[in-house]
Amino acid sequence: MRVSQFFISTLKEAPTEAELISHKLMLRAGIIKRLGSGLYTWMPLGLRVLRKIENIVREEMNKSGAIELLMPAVQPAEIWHETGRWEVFGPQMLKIKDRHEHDFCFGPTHEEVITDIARREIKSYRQLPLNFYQIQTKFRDEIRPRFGVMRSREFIMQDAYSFHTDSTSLDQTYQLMFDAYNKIFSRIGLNFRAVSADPGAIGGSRSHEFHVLADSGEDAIAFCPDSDYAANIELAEALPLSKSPQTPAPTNSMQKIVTPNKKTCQEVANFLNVPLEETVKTLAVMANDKFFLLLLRGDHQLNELKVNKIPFLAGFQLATEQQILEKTGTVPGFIGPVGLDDCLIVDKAVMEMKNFVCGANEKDYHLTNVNFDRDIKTPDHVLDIRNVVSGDLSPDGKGQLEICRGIEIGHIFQLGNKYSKDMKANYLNESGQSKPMEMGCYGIGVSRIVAAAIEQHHDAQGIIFPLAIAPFQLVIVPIGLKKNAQVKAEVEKLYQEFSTANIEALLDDRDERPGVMFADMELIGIPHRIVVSERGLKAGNIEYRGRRDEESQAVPLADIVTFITSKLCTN
RNA sequence: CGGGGCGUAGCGCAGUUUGGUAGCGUACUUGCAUGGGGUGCAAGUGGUCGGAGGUUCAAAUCCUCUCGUCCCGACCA
Repeated sequence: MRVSQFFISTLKEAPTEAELISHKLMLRAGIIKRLGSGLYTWMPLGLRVLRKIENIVREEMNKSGAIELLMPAVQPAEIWHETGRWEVFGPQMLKIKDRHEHDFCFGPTHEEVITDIARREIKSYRQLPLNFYQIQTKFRDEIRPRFGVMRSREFIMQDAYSFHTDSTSLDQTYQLMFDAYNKIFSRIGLNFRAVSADPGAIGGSRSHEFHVLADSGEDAIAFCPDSDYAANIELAEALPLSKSPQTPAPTNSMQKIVTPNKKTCQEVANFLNVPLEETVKTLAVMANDKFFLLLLRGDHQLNELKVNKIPFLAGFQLATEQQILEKTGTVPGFIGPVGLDDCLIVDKAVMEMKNFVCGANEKDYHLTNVNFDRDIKTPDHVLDIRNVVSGDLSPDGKGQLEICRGIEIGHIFQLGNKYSKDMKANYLNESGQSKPMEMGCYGIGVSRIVAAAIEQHHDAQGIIFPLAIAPFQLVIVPIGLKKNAQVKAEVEKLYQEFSTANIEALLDDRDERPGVMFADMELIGIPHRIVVSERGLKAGNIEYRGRRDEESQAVPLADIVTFITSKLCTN
């Protein structure tokens, strides 16, 4: 491709709207243009990257035995009523009406559509298992779109849905998809990790997320450096702090201390000059019209997901100030467990504390040297209700956890038979009985991968695309193209030779100064560059430089095509 | 939805406090020079100052409403 016949539009300065490095670079490189909040045009350069990713996904999905189809982006409300998700999905779903006032949505996902296909087409166990996939534009009306295509409203996703007679078959396909996804992300050139995840609103049992590791990621991941354990922090189990936990015996007597206006654990710890880990925070919640106090160590964070999984706390909400006053006689900031033994839910880590500080249930007072068994009755409910922190014991018993951040680029689920039951997607088994199909679903955020890859691969000059998804593999920068007939002749010849060798070369034939061409090509992240100049040709050389290289190297003109070909193979 | 910020040329910004009819850098156009890291000089093009209403002799500037957008929070396959 000649630059003069393509479309490149770069910016020296990034628009203020961009915060994230990948977002800035995508705008500066002219990969995307914003049309509205969470809505982006993929410019020609960006589309080439997107297509490369799609093709890798397509190849690996096909290899795994999945079959491609394409479902409508707009879906009728009826099928969503069948699963109850017309209401459940909430405002994230963009609902629209046609001219007859009939309800539709712009598909945020396609379980309903594919299950409708399955119930119409699949009648017999002999047709199973089947795995359908598509690469499609979806729309989710995010509360707050941000970071460009990282969290946009319209986005491109590969979604696959598998159908099975039983969970053994589902397990097999789940494993195939797990392997295929690993293959895909490796081929793209991402530094990623598969982590155990919560199945979330979509329902189901087993689930893994695939995360690109990046400090800017929106998700926190707990992993064990000494094993392959990795889980979303929402899911990671917090073990007791020590391997044989016990409640220590008190050594000091309880005291009531005046702590004027000190409401948070941090404020109290500073005021009393004690470590934050020796304070206990008390959260008042209501669940099923009953009042509970959740106790956590001062430096720990509540994990709402874990609390919601406790049957009698499901659907809990923070208590109002009115309710707190009624039950404890005080205001938030000074609540404590002493004297309220009956409604305590205690995190495991708290049970290993002694002589701790907590609210006194009286405004502007806290208690110090509080201890279980003596000041508080041994609680009935000691549970895991906190987020793990760096240094916690790994649930697989193989070391300590560390926390890192990740960008979710893929997610695989076992759905079971929720959708097949709701929508009566049944098949006849060997004995002629009608059974609901077992289902799995598997998704990759195709457009998000572009941002994630850039987040992981860039430098001060701009993007460094992994070869597999680069818009072009090579750029030819001529110096003196208009002035020097020999340069022009060699450049044209090389351009033809690369084309014949199936190398995707971009020829920068603009009448620009070398510095401009270098800067642009580095910004848009072309992995390999050759420079053709009068100076080089006199010595019989072409200059080569990889995007990550510190310096250029001279390559004999006669060898350059072979040289580049080998570069493309080894990378 | 709650809190905060910002809307002035394609992009980055000044001008708003104290009203007087719009400016800088860059990009773009033209010419000359230059030709290995965003080159130099010169001359140009481009803005109903987000929109509507109001105050005033006069509004980018003051007032009211409105729209858009970004950040923080709650949400999320």
